[in-house]
Amino acid sequence: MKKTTRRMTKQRKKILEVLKATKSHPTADWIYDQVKKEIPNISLGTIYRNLNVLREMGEIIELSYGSSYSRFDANTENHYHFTCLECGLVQDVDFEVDLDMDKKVNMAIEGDVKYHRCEFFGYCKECK
Amino acid sequence: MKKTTRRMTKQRKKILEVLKATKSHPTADWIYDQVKKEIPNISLGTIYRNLNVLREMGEIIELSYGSSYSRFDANTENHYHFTCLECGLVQDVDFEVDLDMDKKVNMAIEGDVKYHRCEFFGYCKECK
DNA sequence: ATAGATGCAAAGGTTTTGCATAACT
DNA sequence: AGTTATGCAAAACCTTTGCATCTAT
Repeated sequence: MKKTTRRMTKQRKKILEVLKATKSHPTADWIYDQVKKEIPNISLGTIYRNLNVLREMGEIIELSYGSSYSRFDANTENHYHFTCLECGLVQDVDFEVDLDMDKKVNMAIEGDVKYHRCEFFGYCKECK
Repeated sequence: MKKTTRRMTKQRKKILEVLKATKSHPTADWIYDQVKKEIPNISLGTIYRNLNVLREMGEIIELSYGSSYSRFDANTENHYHFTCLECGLVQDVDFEVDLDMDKKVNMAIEGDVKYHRCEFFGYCKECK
């Protein structure tokens, strides 16, 4: 078991800085553009590598389903899902959708909330 | 304004059939493999085209964030997001995370729920 | 008959990776 | 010195698209 020590390079530092300074939940590409203003020759690969490292370090979170491709569902009723962090199994949660939350969020953002999705993560019956 | 009439081809029919017969929330690729058993020369492109059509028809839903690339957030505290269906803006929802839901889901799936994510969708203040 | 769908293959867009070089500690 | 990170470019991966042909209505 080898322990890897993380270095806080100027690239990594700047990426984290940019991310901490915004509330816009940016994409890797947007971060790339921002960081390039100060480190013009940084490469996109470095951005991605660092975003992954920072996530592993627990400094940032990634907003996406674990998997990189879409999943489809013929059950169009709004319902919640549970995804196993170990085996990747996705299962329906037999659980009433809380429509009240939409109203609350509506008030908070002053917009027009249509629906919401909830995804639960953890370990399934078999994997835990 | 031209109205397009959808045809129920054997490919489209089979894809929907496969999707309705499973609870596994499959990927396009998995569906491709299944359908190929009965329509061996079907192409992946047809799978994707039909999944998009079926979604537009409201027959199925797609489980993913609208955008195809990941977004990152330096706020690692669990919190909810609201995404505008019109302009794509993603904003934090200032709203308490309901930890009780984790417990309820825990009982339902008999697993070990670690956390959950909620995403609200609708139209933002500016776009509504 | 004709608009809509398919198969094939090529292209697109996002993310990862191999390799030689550079930079921390 | 030795390990970790970078830049560049190529590759990988998932999804979309152009085009000629076919098919459902």
